[in-house]
Amino acid sequence: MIEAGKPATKLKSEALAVLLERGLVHQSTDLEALDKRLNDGPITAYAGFDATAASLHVGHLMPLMTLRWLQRLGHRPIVVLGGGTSQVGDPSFRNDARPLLEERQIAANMATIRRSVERLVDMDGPEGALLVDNAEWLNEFRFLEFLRDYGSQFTVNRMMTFDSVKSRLDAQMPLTILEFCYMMLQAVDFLELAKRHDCVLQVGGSDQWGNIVNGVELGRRDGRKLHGLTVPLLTTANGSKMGKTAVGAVWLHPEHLSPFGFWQFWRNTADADVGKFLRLFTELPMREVERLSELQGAELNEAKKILATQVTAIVHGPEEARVALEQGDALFSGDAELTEPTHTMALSVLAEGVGLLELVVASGFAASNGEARRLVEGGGVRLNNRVVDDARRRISSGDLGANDRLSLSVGKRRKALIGFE
RNA sequence: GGAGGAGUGCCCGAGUGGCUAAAGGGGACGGACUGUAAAUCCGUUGGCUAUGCCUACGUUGGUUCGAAUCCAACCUCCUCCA
Repeated sequence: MIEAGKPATKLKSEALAVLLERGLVHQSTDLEALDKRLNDGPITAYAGFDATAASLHVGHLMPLMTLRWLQRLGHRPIVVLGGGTSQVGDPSFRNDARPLLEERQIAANMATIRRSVERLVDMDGPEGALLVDNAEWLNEFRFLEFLRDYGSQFTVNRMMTFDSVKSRLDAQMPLTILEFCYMMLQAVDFLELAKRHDCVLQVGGSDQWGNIVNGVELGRRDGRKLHGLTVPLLTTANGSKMGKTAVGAVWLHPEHLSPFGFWQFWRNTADADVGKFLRLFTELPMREVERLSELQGAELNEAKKILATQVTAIVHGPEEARVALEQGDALFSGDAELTEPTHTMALSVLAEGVGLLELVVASGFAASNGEARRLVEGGGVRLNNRVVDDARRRISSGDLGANDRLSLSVGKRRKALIGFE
């Protein structure tokens, strides 16, 4: 196993050296061979994303950043959308089955995911990255044909030894054939990409190790040398899994989390994580990363702003990042307000009045009315910069501030500007 | 195959018939302090069309005016014996 972030002097390839230095490498199926292959010339590498949720979140950023670096260094990325595999559901390290998704839902999720992916990896031009849907081939298989061609290449004995399913089996929880076959499907994906596009590397989260190894082995039986690379599981300095906030995951898609909310997430990074995050999620030169990481005390706040602005620029675009930075500066330096609405509601609802709690929930600051009520009663909710602690408070047109807008904040850091039209 | 122990909220864990939406701790969120950090202190921590209703103590059924608590069956985990 490789220790993340340690510059490896023995490596020949620039790509692997960069990935290691950035802390994006956890495990590799054959590091030396991969290094040689990367050094011999451009390769094609892929990462797959199932459409299990409506948007990707920060956890998906690491494999995407890996592809981005590879592309920048002359290699070609492929992003696989799991239109086929999402119909099955990856059982890896889960103790219960995922709810089966409707095809319509999968299609909708894929469209959203696709948009985020396109920002991170350059799809344009003949040299651009490829975006493919594994339903393209998985949907075409006939059952017996599949069993004969691929089922014969896998033994149940070996499949049962993978850690990803072991805990489920040990706990005597049901693991259906459907789920059990997931790793075969992902292995077939890899082989299919190798055949179609000469793809030789799969990148994934560390929980994907078993699935990736299966693909590499399937390739070997077909006479191909394939490689697997996993990124580390990201934890914060507090030891918790990163990317969860009060009201859910940190989504990459602007409809699920506004660019400003996204920027805020990164701005609120704990001191101890700043250096690590700058390495992993920005493309600043290492010298700059090191300089920023060494800042002390309140000066580190500048590094956090740079971190937030850089990541936001990559995920949402430079313009959105600039706006978020300005908003952040304005909001926290004095009594300035958000300038652009983060939410909009129909003006007509004000005629009857909207409940404050309803508004807090609609802004995404609380998951239920009850939670909103507690926030209000705890004195954490401000309306037009005044604390409101009456949970029954109703909002009508008389409460609107300048430009018919309403500023709402929860805690010190979460703010919304609601426009009415 | 036999004997015993266990399964509680996001997690750990107390609770052996009504005072239990369930002690305590962790985590999370809000407040104070600060640097939109950490540490510390205080508060909150199932849902709802809300002086009430619904859901929840492995599963299903039963006893009872009333069950996390008693009974039965089942499922799972642990220990000891064979």
